[in-house]
Amino acid sequence: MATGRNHRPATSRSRGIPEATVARLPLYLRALTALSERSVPTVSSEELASAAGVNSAKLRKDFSYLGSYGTRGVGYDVEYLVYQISRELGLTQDWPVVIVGIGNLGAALANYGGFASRGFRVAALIDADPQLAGKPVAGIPVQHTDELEKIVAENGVSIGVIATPAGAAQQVCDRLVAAGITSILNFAPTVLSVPEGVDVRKVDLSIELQILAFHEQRKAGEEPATAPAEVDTAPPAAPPAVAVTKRPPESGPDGDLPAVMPA
Amino acid sequence: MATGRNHRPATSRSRGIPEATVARLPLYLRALTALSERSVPTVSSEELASAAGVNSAKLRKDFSYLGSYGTRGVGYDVEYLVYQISRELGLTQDWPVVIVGIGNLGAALANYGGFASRGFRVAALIDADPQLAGKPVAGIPVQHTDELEKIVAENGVSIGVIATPAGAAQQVCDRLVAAGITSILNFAPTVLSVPEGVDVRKVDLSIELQILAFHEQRKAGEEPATAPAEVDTAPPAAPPAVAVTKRPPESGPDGDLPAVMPA
DNA sequence: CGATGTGAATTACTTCACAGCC
DNA sequence: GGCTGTGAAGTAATTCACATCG
Repeated sequence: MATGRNHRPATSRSRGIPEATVARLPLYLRALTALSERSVPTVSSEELASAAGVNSAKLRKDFSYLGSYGTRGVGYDVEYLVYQISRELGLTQDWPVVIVGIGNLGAALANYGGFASRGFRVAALIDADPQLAGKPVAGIPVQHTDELEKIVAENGVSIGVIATPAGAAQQVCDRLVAAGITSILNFAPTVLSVPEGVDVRKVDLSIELQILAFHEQRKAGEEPATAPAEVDTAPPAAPPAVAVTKRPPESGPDGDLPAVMPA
Repeated sequence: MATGRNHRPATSRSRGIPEATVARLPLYLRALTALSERSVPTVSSEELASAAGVNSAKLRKDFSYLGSYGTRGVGYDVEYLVYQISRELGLTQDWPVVIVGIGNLGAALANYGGFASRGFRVAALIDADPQLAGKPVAGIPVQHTDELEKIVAENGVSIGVIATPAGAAQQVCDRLVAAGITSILNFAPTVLSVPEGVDVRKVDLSIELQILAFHEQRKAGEEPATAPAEVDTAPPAAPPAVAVTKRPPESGPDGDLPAVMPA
């Protein structure tokens, strides 16, 4: 999972609920909603935990931070729990969202079904390309970046999604923040710097793959499983030696870095 | 960020490097590569940490798990560190990857620049829609799901990306695993169950937004900032009361759940 | 002197195990 | 009897602070 935070020192959980617990609430909510749709009235911590992919002790501990919503000897009332978690997550409100950067990814996000439900509403799509302006994506007309501030203000938007190329991300971020946005979901492969009080979460495909590669590499040593093709890589001439000696720009063992998003 | 794991009990770090550290290595690598491109020869823990968005103590501790690659009084040799981290992450190998589910999102992923670099190579695009078969996306012809096993075997693929609708994800996952894949990056909003030894990481847009909403809700109480539109939500009639009493299916405070991906 | 590398202290998170209540 | 709720124990991650060395 790729994520990022930005809070008061990390301690001082926003009202006693640990970050790790908050991150799991949406998981529980999804599992509960599925049960709700099947009209299942109650569920035990064991069952729900299994559906959410965690262990039951963790789930019970998580719920204990919200309050005592279960019934001993029985389990949890599905509908009631759905409501309590929704409320805790702030999903009983309407959250207008703007997506900036309507390339491949931005379009995918705009079309994402999970967006519409659960209180999130795509209030506007924004792109710097004048060619796109006016064209509808997922039924919503794309607007030009010039309108950004106006759009945010008029719709009372407080959550922004950045799906631009890496190069444009910080600039877009600054404008979003200046316009009043206080939560950002960033898909561009860059570290965004934001003022105190603004939350940033990051989703980074490349990072996730690299983490998988790390573990995959370990496995290779153990089992003679599907072995990836070896590739020649000149071990770089440099031990942590003389240091300040600037080596010629024939560049290290790697070629380029990505950094550019689909846009 | 949305992520997921699947390992030996969580303890037993794969050779001494903590999970949390592994998750940050790609961040360092990106920052270092940017420095490398600007031909910066050395960097201090302070500078690099700032570029990667972490604090310097954490960065030094992280690097200490890899070895002593710095020079006291000076800092780290950029090129050398790029190589060491790349090697540690397994990026000096070639990793063929298949993407299953070429909808909006799958296409965005196929076009993602960050894929091609850093050792990841899109070996194939796979979709269940016969209409798509043969059509090129990002220059790569889409192949039909029937070919899945053959493609994985012939290309020695060990990493699979699932970008299908939620309903198809588990089934696709099972086939990938049966075909020999041992690492999965899952974009579908479902909990995948996999056998021991298979790694799953999850990227879930909806979850990230919900976490943002949680924190956003907190802020609203403090500063009179951009307030989201209140929406009427009938507080559910049920206290954690009688429990087993199945309430009428007039459903809870929420309408539907998403669960369906762009496809 | 200046910046790394790292034990020790702190804080966060998870898991255990069982008392308490329906 | 069965399952929740939670202190206590255990484990992981972060931060501190300083000895160490180029």
